[in-house]
Amino acid sequence: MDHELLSIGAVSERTGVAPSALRFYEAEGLIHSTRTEAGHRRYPRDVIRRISFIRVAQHVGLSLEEIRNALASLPDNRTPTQRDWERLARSWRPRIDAQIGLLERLRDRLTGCIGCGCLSMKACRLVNPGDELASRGPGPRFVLDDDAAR
Amino acid sequence: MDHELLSIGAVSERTGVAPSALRFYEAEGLIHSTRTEAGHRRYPRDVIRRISFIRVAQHVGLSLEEIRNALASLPDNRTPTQRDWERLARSWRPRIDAQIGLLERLRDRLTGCIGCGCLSMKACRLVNPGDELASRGPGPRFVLDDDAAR
DNA sequence: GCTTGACTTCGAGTGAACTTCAGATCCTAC
DNA sequence: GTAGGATCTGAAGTTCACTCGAAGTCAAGC
Repeated sequence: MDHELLSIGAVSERTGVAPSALRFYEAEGLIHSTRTEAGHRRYPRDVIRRISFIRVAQHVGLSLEEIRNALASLPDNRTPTQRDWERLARSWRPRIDAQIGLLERLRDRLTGCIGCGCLSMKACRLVNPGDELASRGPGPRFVLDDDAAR
Repeated sequence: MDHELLSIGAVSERTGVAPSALRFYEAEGLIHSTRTEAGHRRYPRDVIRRISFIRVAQHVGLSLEEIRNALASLPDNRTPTQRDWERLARSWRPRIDAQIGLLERLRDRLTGCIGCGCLSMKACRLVNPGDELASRGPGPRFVLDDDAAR
Protein backbone atom coordinates (compact mmCIF):
# COMPACT_ATOMS: atom_id res chain seq x y z
CA MET A 1 0.00 0.00 0.00
CA ASP A 2 1.43 3.29 -1.11
CA HIS A 3 1.76 5.80 1.70
CA GLU A 4 1.91 8.82 -0.55
CA LEU A 5 -0.94 8.44 -2.98
CA LEU A 6 -4.42 6.98 -2.69
CA SER A 7 -6.49 5.11 -5.24
CA ILE A 8 -10.06 6.15 -5.90
CA GLY A 9 -11.28 3.14 -3.94
CA ALA A 10 -9.18 4.08 -0.92
CA VAL A 11 -10.41 7.67 -1.02
CA SER A 12 -13.98 6.48 -1.39
CA GLU A 13 -13.61 4.23 1.62
CA ARG A 14 -12.03 6.90 3.75
CA THR A 15 -14.46 9.65 2.89
CA GLY A 16 -17.63 7.67 2.41
CA VAL A 17 -18.07 9.28 -0.99
CA ALA A 18 -18.77 6.96 -3.93
CA PRO A 19 -16.16 6.59 -6.66
CA SER A 20 -18.66 7.86 -9.20
CA ALA A 21 -19.08 11.02 -7.15
CA LEU A 22 -15.32 11.47 -6.93
CA ARG A 23 -15.01 11.24 -10.70
CA PHE A 24 -17.87 13.69 -10.96
CA TYR A 25 -16.16 16.11 -8.56
CA GLU A 26 -13.02 15.84 -10.62
CA ALA A 27 -14.90 16.53 -13.86
CA GLU A 28 -16.38 19.57 -12.12
CA GLY A 29 -12.97 20.79 -11.06
CA LEU A 30 -13.52 20.37 -7.33
CA ILE A 31 -10.71 17.89 -6.83
CA HIS A 32 -7.71 16.82 -8.88
CA SER A 33 -5.68 13.70 -9.40
CA THR A 34 -2.59 12.49 -11.13
CA ARG A 35 -2.63 9.27 -13.12
CA THR A 36 -0.65 6.06 -13.06
CA GLU A 37 0.78 4.72 -16.31
CA ALA A 38 -2.37 2.66 -16.69
CA GLY A 39 -4.52 5.78 -16.38
CA HIS A 40 -5.75 5.08 -12.86
CA ARG A 41 -6.34 8.06 -10.59
CA ARG A 42 -3.95 8.73 -7.72
CA TYR A 43 -4.91 11.26 -5.09
CA PRO A 44 -2.62 13.14 -2.73
CA ARG A 45 -3.60 12.71 0.91
CA ASP A 46 -4.89 16.23 1.27
CA VAL A 47 -7.71 15.42 -1.13
CA ILE A 48 -9.51 13.93 1.86
CA ARG A 49 -9.54 17.27 3.58
CA ARG A 50 -10.83 18.84 0.40
CA ILE A 51 -13.61 16.30 0.18
CA SER A 52 -14.52 16.74 3.83
CA PHE A 53 -14.76 20.43 3.14
CA ILE A 54 -17.00 19.84 0.15
CA ARG A 55 -19.41 17.61 2.08
CA VAL A 56 -19.59 19.94 5.03
CA ALA A 57 -20.15 22.91 2.75
CA GLN A 58 -22.96 21.08 0.99
CA HIS A 59 -24.54 20.57 4.35
CA VAL A 60 -24.62 24.27 4.94
CA GLY A 61 -26.50 24.62 1.70
CA LEU A 62 -23.78 25.64 -0.73
CA SER A 63 -23.99 24.47 -4.32
CA LEU A 64 -21.04 22.74 -5.90
CA GLU A 65 -20.36 25.87 -7.91
CA GLU A 66 -20.14 27.98 -4.78
CA ILE A 67 -17.87 25.38 -3.26
CA ARG A 68 -15.67 25.38 -6.31
CA ASN A 69 -15.34 29.13 -5.99
CA ALA A 70 -14.45 28.80 -2.32
CA LEU A 71 -11.85 26.15 -3.08
CA ALA A 72 -10.43 28.32 -5.83
CA SER A 73 -8.97 30.54 -3.13
CA LEU A 74 -6.68 27.69 -2.13
CA PRO A 75 -3.26 27.66 -3.80
CA ASP A 76 -3.12 25.19 -6.65
CA ASN A 77 0.62 25.04 -6.99
CA ARG A 78 1.22 23.56 -3.56
CA THR A 79 -0.48 21.56 -0.85
CA PRO A 80 -2.68 23.95 1.15
CA THR A 81 -1.23 24.78 4.52
CA GLN A 82 -2.95 24.98 7.85
CA ARG A 83 -3.18 28.72 7.35
CA ASP A 84 -4.89 28.27 3.97
CA TRP A 85 -7.61 26.08 5.44
CA GLU A 86 -7.94 28.38 8.40
CA ARG A 87 -8.61 31.31 6.13
CA LEU A 88 -11.16 29.29 4.15
CA ALA A 89 -12.94 28.10 7.29
CA ARG A 90 -13.12 31.65 8.62
CA SER A 91 -14.50 32.83 5.31
CA TRP A 92 -17.69 30.85 5.58
CA ARG A 93 -18.35 31.11 9.24
CA PRO A 94 -20.66 34.05 8.56
CA ARG A 95 -22.54 31.82 6.16
CA ILE A 96 -23.13 29.20 8.83
CA ASP A 97 -24.08 31.86 11.35
CA ALA A 98 -26.56 33.31 8.87
CA GLN A 99 -28.06 29.89 8.29
CA ILE A 100 -28.38 29.31 12.01
CA GLY A 101 -29.95 32.73 12.43
CA LEU A 102 -32.47 31.97 9.71
CA LEU A 103 -33.51 28.74 11.37
CA GLU A 104 -33.74 30.40 14.77
CA ARG A 105 -36.00 33.13 13.42
CA LEU A 106 -38.03 30.47 11.70
CA ARG A 107 -38.43 28.50 14.86
CA ASP A 108 -39.41 31.51 16.90
CA ARG A 109 -41.84 32.81 14.33
CA LEU A 110 -43.41 29.43 14.01
CA THR A 111 -44.24 28.94 17.63
CA GLY A 112 -45.33 32.56 17.71
CA CYS A 113 -47.14 32.61 14.40
CA ILE A 114 -48.18 29.30 12.93
CA GLY A 115 -48.33 28.19 16.52
CA CYS A 116 -50.71 30.95 17.50
CA GLY A 117 -52.76 30.30 14.45
CA CYS A 118 -52.31 33.72 12.93
CA LEU A 119 -50.37 32.49 9.93
CA SER A 120 -52.21 33.59 6.80
CA MET A 121 -54.72 35.68 8.68
CA LYS A 122 -55.07 39.21 7.50
CA ALA A 123 -54.13 40.65 10.84
CA CYS A 124 -50.75 38.92 10.80
CA ARG A 125 -48.27 41.11 9.02
CA LEU A 126 -45.49 38.69 9.80
CA VAL A 127 -46.04 35.96 7.35
CA ASN A 128 -48.73 37.31 5.18
CA PRO A 129 -48.27 41.02 4.69
CA GLY A 130 -49.80 41.16 1.22
CA ASP A 131 -53.08 39.46 2.01
CA GLU A 132 -55.01 42.59 2.71
CA LEU A 133 -52.37 45.26 2.48
CA ALA A 134 -50.51 44.28 -0.67
CA SER A 135 -48.05 46.86 0.55
CA ARG A 136 -44.68 45.18 0.26
CA GLY A 137 -45.31 42.69 -2.48
CA PRO A 138 -46.68 39.21 -2.19
CA GLY A 139 -45.83 36.17 -0.23
CA PRO A 140 -44.67 34.77 3.04
CA ARG A 141 -41.53 36.69 2.29
CA PHE A 142 -40.97 37.98 5.74
CA VAL A 143 -40.04 34.65 7.15
CA LEU A 144 -38.09 33.60 4.12
CA ASP A 145 -36.52 36.87 3.14
CA ASP A 146 -33.03 35.80 4.07
CA ASP A 147 -32.84 33.91 0.83
CA ALA A 148 -31.47 37.18 -0.34
CA ALA A 149 -28.38 36.49 1.79
CA ARG A 150 -27.47 33.72 -0.64
CA MET B 1 -63.79 39.74 -6.15
CA ASP B 2 -65.02 36.76 -4.19
CA HIS B 3 -64.30 36.96 -0.51
CA GLU B 4 -64.61 33.27 0.12
CA LEU B 5 -62.54 31.60 -2.56
CA LEU B 6 -59.32 32.57 -4.29
CA SER B 7 -58.25 32.00 -7.88
CA ILE B 8 -54.87 30.48 -8.61
CA GLY B 9 -53.60 33.89 -9.63
CA ALA B 10 -54.68 35.45 -6.36
CA VAL B 11 -53.07 32.68 -4.34
CA SER B 12 -49.89 32.98 -6.39
CA GLU B 13 -49.74 36.70 -5.76
CA ARG B 14 -50.37 36.36 -2.07
CA THR B 15 -47.91 33.59 -1.46
CA GLY B 16 -45.24 34.43 -4.01
CA VAL B 17 -45.50 30.89 -5.33
CA ALA B 18 -45.88 30.48 -9.10
CA PRO B 19 -49.15 29.09 -10.49
CA SER B 20 -47.23 26.23 -12.05
CA ALA B 21 -45.88 25.35 -8.63
CA LEU B 22 -49.37 25.49 -7.14
CA ARG B 23 -50.65 23.08 -9.78
CA PHE B 24 -47.66 20.91 -9.08
CA TYR B 25 -48.38 20.93 -5.33
CA GLU B 26 -51.95 19.99 -6.06
CA ALA B 27 -50.87 17.12 -8.32
CA GLU B 28 -48.61 15.99 -5.49
CA GLY B 29 -51.45 16.11 -3.00
CA LEU B 30 -50.03 18.91 -0.88
CA ILE B 31 -52.93 21.28 -1.45
CA HIS B 32 -56.45 20.90 -2.77
CA SER B 33 -58.96 22.99 -4.67
CA THR B 34 -62.54 22.95 -5.82
CA ARG B 35 -63.44 23.91 -9.36
CA THR B 36 -65.75 26.46 -10.93
CA GLU B 37 -68.12 25.34 -13.67
CA ALA B 38 -65.46 26.33 -16.18
CA GLY B 39 -62.96 24.07 -14.45
CA HIS B 40 -60.96 26.86 -12.87
CA ARG B 41 -59.38 26.22 -9.48
CA ARG B 42 -60.83 27.89 -6.41
CA TYR B 43 -58.91 27.77 -3.16
CA PRO B 44 -60.26 28.25 0.35
CA ARG B 45 -58.42 30.96 2.25
CA ASP B 46 -56.62 28.57 4.52
CA VAL B 47 -54.65 27.27 1.57
CA ILE B 48 -52.34 30.23 2.08
CA ARG B 49 -51.44 28.99 5.51
CA ARG B 50 -50.80 25.56 4.05
CA ILE B 51 -48.53 27.00 1.41
CA SER B 52 -46.65 29.10 3.96
CA PHE B 53 -46.14 25.94 5.92
CA ILE B 54 -44.84 24.14 2.86
CA ARG B 55 -42.33 26.84 2.00
CA VAL B 56 -41.09 27.16 5.54
CA ALA B 57 -40.75 23.41 5.85
CA GLN B 58 -38.75 23.26 2.64
CA HIS B 59 -36.43 25.79 4.16
CA VAL B 60 -35.74 23.52 7.05
CA GLY B 61 -34.70 20.88 4.57
CA LEU B 62 -37.81 18.73 4.34
CA SER B 63 -38.70 17.10 1.04
CA LEU B 64 -42.16 17.53 -0.39
CA GLU B 65 -42.91 13.96 0.56
CA GLU B 66 -42.05 14.59 4.19
CA ILE B 67 -44.16 17.71 4.08
CA ARG B 68 -47.07 15.81 2.60
CA ASN B 69 -46.80 13.35 5.46
CA ALA B 70 -46.77 16.18 7.97
CA LEU B 71 -49.81 17.80 6.38
CA ALA B 72 -51.59 14.46 6.38
CA SER B 73 -52.01 14.85 10.12
CA LEU B 74 -54.34 17.78 9.50
CA PRO B 75 -58.03 16.98 9.28
CA ASP B 76 -59.23 16.81 5.70
CA ASN B 77 -62.91 16.99 6.42
CA ARG B 78 -62.80 20.48 7.91
CA THR B 79 -60.74 23.62 7.92
CA PRO B 80 -57.80 23.10 10.28
CA THR B 81 -58.19 24.98 13.52
CA GLN B 82 -55.66 26.97 15.43
CA ARG B 83 -55.09 23.93 17.56
CA ASP B 84 -54.39 21.75 14.53
CA TRP B 85 -51.71 24.08 13.28
CA GLU B 86 -50.30 24.44 16.74
CA ARG B 87 -49.89 20.71 17.01
CA LEU B 88 -48.22 20.57 13.61
CA ALA B 89 -45.87 23.43 14.42
CA ARG B 90 -44.88 21.75 17.68
CA SER B 91 -44.30 18.48 15.88
CA TRP B 92 -41.44 19.78 13.84
CA ARG B 93 -39.83 22.06 16.27
CA PRO B 94 -37.44 19.26 17.23
CA ARG B 95 -36.52 19.03 13.58
CA ILE B 96 -35.57 22.68 13.45
CA ASP B 97 -33.70 22.39 16.71
CA ALA B 98 -31.80 19.39 15.37
CA GLN B 99 -30.92 21.29 12.23
CA ILE B 100 -29.69 24.21 14.29
CA GLY B 101 -27.71 21.88 16.49
CA LEU B 102 -26.10 20.30 13.47
CA LEU B 103 -25.02 23.65 12.12
CA GLU B 104 -23.72 24.75 15.49
CA ARG B 105 -21.63 21.63 15.84
CA LEU B 106 -20.42 22.14 12.32
CA ARG B 107 -19.42 25.68 13.05
CA ASP B 108 -17.61 24.78 16.24
CA ARG B 109 -15.83 21.83 14.74
CA LEU B 110 -14.76 23.86 11.78
CA THR B 111 -13.06 26.56 13.73
CA GLY B 112 -11.65 23.87 15.96
CA CYS B 113 -10.84 21.37 13.25
CA ILE B 114 -10.58 22.62 9.72
CA GLY B 115 -9.58 25.84 11.37
CA CYS B 116 -6.76 24.23 13.28
CA GLY B 117 -5.72 22.38 10.20
CA CYS B 118 -6.24 18.91 11.59
CA LEU B 119 -9.06 17.98 9.23
CA SER B 120 -8.12 14.81 7.37
CA MET B 121 -4.97 14.25 9.39
CA LYS B 122 -4.64 10.86 10.94
CA ALA B 123 -4.43 12.28 14.43
CA CYS B 124 -7.84 13.89 14.11
CA ARG B 125 -10.50 11.41 15.07
CA LEU B 126 -13.20 14.02 14.70
CA VAL B 127 -13.66 14.27 11.02
CA ASN B 128 -11.58 11.49 9.72
CA PRO B 129 -11.79 8.54 12.06
CA GLY B 130 -11.37 5.88 9.38
CA ASP B 131 -8.18 7.16 7.88
CA GLU B 132 -5.86 5.15 10.07
CA LEU B 133 -8.24 3.44 12.42
CA ALA B 134 -11.01 2.27 10.10
CA SER B 135 -12.80 1.55 13.34
CA ARG B 136 -16.27 2.92 12.81
CA GLY B 137 -16.58 2.78 9.05
CA PRO B 138 -15.43 5.31 6.55
CA GLY B 139 -15.92 8.97 6.00
CA PRO B 140 -16.21 12.35 7.58
CA ARG B 141 -19.24 10.87 9.25
CA PHE B 142 -18.65 12.34 12.60
CA VAL B 143 -19.57 15.81 11.58
CA LEU B 144 -22.38 14.70 9.36
CA ASP B 145 -23.79 11.83 11.33
CA ASP B 146 -26.98 13.61 12.17
CA ASP B 147 -28.24 12.83 8.73
CA ALA B 148 -29.52 9.80 10.52
CA ALA B 149 -31.96 12.06 12.32
CA ARG B 150 -33.79 12.50 9.05
C1' DG C 1 -67.78 40.21 -32.74
C1' DC C 2 -63.26 40.41 -31.30
C1' DT C 3 -59.34 41.01 -28.55
C1' DT C 4 -57.17 40.44 -24.18
C1' DG C 5 -55.88 38.07 -20.34
C1' DA C 6 -56.50 34.54 -16.94
C1' DC C 7 -57.20 30.10 -16.79
C1' DT C 8 -57.13 24.79 -18.38
C1' DT C 9 -54.37 20.18 -19.59
C1' DC C 10 -50.60 17.44 -20.90
C1' DG C 11 -46.13 16.48 -22.16
C1' DA C 12 -41.58 17.83 -22.46
C1' DG C 13 -37.64 20.45 -20.70
C1' DT C 14 -34.45 22.15 -16.85
C1' DG C 15 -30.61 22.01 -13.54
C1' DA C 16 -28.34 20.04 -9.78
C1' DA C 17 -25.93 16.18 -8.23
C1' DC C 18 -25.19 12.23 -8.96
C1' DT C 19 -25.67 6.90 -10.42
C1' DT C 20 -25.75 3.23 -13.67
C1' DC C 21 -24.30 0.76 -17.54
C1' DA C 22 -21.51 -1.25 -21.20
C1' DG C 23 -17.34 -2.56 -22.74
C1' DA C 24 -12.53 -2.33 -22.10
C1' DT C 25 -8.25 -2.52 -19.37
C1' DC C 26 -5.30 -3.42 -15.46
C1' DC C 27 -3.40 -5.80 -11.27
C1' DT C 28 -3.17 -9.60 -7.93
C1' DA C 29 -3.50 -14.17 -6.49
C1' DC C 30 -3.74 -18.90 -7.13
C1' DG D 1 -2.42 -18.26 -17.41
C1' DT D 2 -6.56 -17.28 -15.87
C1' DA D 3 -10.21 -15.78 -12.64
C1' DG D 4 -11.72 -11.88 -9.89
C1' DG D 5 -11.69 -7.41 -8.47
C1' DA D 6 -10.60 -2.57 -9.22
C1' DT D 7 -10.37 0.78 -12.46
C1' DC D 8 -11.17 3.32 -16.89
C1' DT D 9 -14.41 6.14 -20.38
C1' DG D 10 -18.53 8.14 -22.24
C1' DA D 11 -23.22 8.22 -22.54
C1' DA D 12 -27.50 7.66 -20.68
C1' DG D 13 -30.63 7.39 -16.74
C1' DT D 14 -32.52 9.11 -12.06
C1' DT D 15 -34.70 12.13 -8.64
C1' DC D 16 -36.41 16.39 -7.09
C1' DA D 17 -38.95 20.39 -7.70
C1' DC D 18 -40.34 22.67 -10.69
C1' DT D 19 -40.92 25.55 -15.38
C1' DC D 20 -42.25 26.04 -20.18
C1' DG D 21 -44.86 25.58 -24.32
C1' DA D 22 -48.71 24.39 -27.15
C1' DA D 23 -53.34 24.31 -27.93
C1' DG D 24 -57.62 25.21 -26.20
C1' DT D 25 -61.53 27.47 -22.98
C1' DC D 26 -63.77 31.29 -20.66
C1' DA D 27 -65.24 36.05 -19.10
C1' DA D 28 -64.97 41.05 -19.59
C1' DG D 29 -64.43 45.26 -22.16
C1' DC D 30 -64.63 47.98 -26.47
